[in-house]
Amino acid sequence: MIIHWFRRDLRLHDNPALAEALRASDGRALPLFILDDAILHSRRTSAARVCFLLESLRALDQALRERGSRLVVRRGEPLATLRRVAMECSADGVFFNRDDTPFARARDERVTAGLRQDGRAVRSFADVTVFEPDEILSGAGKPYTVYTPFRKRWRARIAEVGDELLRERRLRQFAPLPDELRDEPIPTAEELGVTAVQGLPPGGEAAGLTRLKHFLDLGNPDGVRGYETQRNLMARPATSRLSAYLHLGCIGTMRCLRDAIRALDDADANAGNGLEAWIGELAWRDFYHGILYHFPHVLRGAFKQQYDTLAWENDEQLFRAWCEGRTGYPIVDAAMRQLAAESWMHNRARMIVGSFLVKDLLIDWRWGERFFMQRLVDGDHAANNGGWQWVAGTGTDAQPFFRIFNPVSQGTKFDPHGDYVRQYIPELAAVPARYIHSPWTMPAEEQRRLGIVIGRDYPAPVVDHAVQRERALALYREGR
DNA sequence: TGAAATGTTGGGGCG
DNA sequence: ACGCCCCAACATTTC
Repeated sequence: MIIHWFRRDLRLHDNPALAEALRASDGRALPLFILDDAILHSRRTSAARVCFLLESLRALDQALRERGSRLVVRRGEPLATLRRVAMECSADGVFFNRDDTPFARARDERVTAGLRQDGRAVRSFADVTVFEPDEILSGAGKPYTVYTPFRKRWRARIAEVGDELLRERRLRQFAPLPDELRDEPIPTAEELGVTAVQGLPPGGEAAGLTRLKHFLDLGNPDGVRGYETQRNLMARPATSRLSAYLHLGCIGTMRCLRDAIRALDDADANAGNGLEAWIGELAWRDFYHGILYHFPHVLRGAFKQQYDTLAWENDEQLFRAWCEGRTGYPIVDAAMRQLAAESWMHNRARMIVGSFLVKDLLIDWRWGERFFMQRLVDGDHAANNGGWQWVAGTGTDAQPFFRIFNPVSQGTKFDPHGDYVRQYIPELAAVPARYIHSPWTMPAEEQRRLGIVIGRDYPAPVVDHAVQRERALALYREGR
């Protein structure tokens, strides 16, 4: 018997460690998931991710039952739990897919050492990213710290490795589990002390694959065909919406890449550009995972450490206004309310609210980073940290600090009719497009006529962008 | 995966 | 017909 320890690979297909566990044990693999309180109740966990996880576990269990097995779920400290389960089923070994985040690496080293002491075999496999952090290095043998050259090397390597990399693994049959193994139901969110969250995407592998197929369908106008030109339009459903599935491995990264590369064969110019743009997003994912692996200090502070001394103002009241979507800047508030309603935010909107928090409210980017982790259904330490350092200008490949988004012009550019704003801020529904991103410029008479008086029905701007822009520039100049 | 300030150019109105 | 000015449109520089 070999235990397959599921972590962020909650799927049966294209699962390297699971496939190998089944092969090596002739089907006698025990699928195990451990609910670890250190993760469930960390300050960087969201109730949304826990709920999505639980639904994905139920889906995984269902899929396993259809194959004559089931998912064993235990709650506890990982090493102690693995030891107990290994004892119960006399396991020869434990297989799992690697997770390169610092917390997971420390845990896995501890677990591996402990299990090997007990005489169990432990094997781990590459899975979360297309390439592991040490596979893509510059000519000097160092990790890339700028995205564009990284992507070039990464993309070229896909072409080099080609078919071998993209080969699909076939799933073998499962043998039934031993009867004496305890069969406990998967707990509910309430049982874990977590508030149930509404409005999440459906969890699990089947739901993820459906979404992937729909996105990569070249006949779908909202899919990858229009991705390059439309993905920044926040009111349009033009993004893949696969992040939550990718984060927990409900679908495999390699599966996404493989399907996208195959679709290139049938793609015309538009579709091809969309596919390459999306493949580039998978490269971003690998890039930020690599950064976190090679430079774990980014979780504590700036990648460029000279930016650790910036004198943030950290006004708690302004932070609360940002969190609750009442800054008076419609595009910012709409985005924050989307986050509250869906535990998800459009990528362009993440950049806008990030820039606003850091450069208009002069608040430490780590406050925003943590808040995102506490709300997002797809919150990923590597990608979230990379994104925040990017907007704050403190990171790798960062925009220079003086690139400051103007929330009004970003709104005009990427939500030209104001549909996104109106969807999430219903009190602005009647505001005409020309004022929708700067409602405070509406003449008082117009405000009265429409029944939307700024300061009464919708907040006046909490700060003046033009003023704060200058203050941010000064803050960065002095901080360096 | 910026925005704002500043510089340049060229068409058209006008005396 | 010409010079002058205005200003939109575009380009470049600066933060």
